[in-house]
Amino acid sequence: VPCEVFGIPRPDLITPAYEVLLCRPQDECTRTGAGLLVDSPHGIDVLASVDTVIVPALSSFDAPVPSALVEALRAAAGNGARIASICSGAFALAEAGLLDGRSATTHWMYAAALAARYPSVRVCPDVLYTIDGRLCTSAGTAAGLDLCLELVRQDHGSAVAADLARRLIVPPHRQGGQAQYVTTPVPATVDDSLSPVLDWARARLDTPLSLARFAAAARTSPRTLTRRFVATLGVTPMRWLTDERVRRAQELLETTRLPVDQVARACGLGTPANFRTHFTRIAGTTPTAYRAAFTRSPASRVR
DNA sequence: AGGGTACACCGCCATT
DNA sequence: ACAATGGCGGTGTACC
Repeated sequence: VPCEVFGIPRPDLITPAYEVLLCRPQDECTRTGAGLLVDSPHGIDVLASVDTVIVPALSSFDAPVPSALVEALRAAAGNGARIASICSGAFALAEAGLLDGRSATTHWMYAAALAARYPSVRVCPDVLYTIDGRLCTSAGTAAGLDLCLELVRQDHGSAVAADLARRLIVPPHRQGGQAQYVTTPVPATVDDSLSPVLDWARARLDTPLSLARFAAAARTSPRTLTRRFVATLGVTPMRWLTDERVRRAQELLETTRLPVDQVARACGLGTPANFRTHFTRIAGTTPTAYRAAFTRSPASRVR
């Protein structure tokens, strides 16, 4: 997953390209469970000189984590690197003590084991991914893709991340807090009846939308619509809507010079005060600080 | 900063 | 028996 997101040059989308270094803790080549041979010139010591470390799923979540990996992760963290994990890779981060006192997640099948083995880690078993400072963890494979796209968004902004998501043929964006475990079997109903309503809402974010309007557009009752949202997306309708609105606001702040109150109106968040509270809650910074960060930093070469 | 109001959310239940 | 739906009311809270 990280190789697909970061390892393929896309000069029309992301410049400069990410420089990806594949490495492994052992000296000999590694063969994945599916038979791919990982043969890289880089040893684990490269972790000391990179900006971002991504630990994929381990071959077995209950096997001891190689001590070389643990030490390399600690060194990378000491350098201030951004460190992410996918699936059972969270066990390596936890073993290195990097997750102590932090929020983290892993595949739901391993969540109980992670919490039991590392009691000081705040395990969130039912989210797609977590970001706690420079430490990021994600659930299974598809959630790892969501996390990688989020990292691209941090580096290059929402518009670029959205383009990349289109390129990779994944839904626009899934928030980290979304439910990892939905009650319906995933593959059969992945293209469910909800997506037209989502498109309908996204097309008129700047208008006052209520649960009643949502239901009318979906031709059901408010009660049933709420249930469908929670069952398939893991969030309530209005919660989804504000997430979507803040995301739109981020795009506008990145790509336009509109004053903040006009951005607030254009994304449907009403008064600037209201806009500010939602934006800071979800984005982590104030609107003007967010805009400044993206216009100033030219997203320098990232390893 | 605070108070009032409208409404989102959700449990419960009857109906289809 | 089972699943999905939609109406109702209580509660909490988001918004102005």
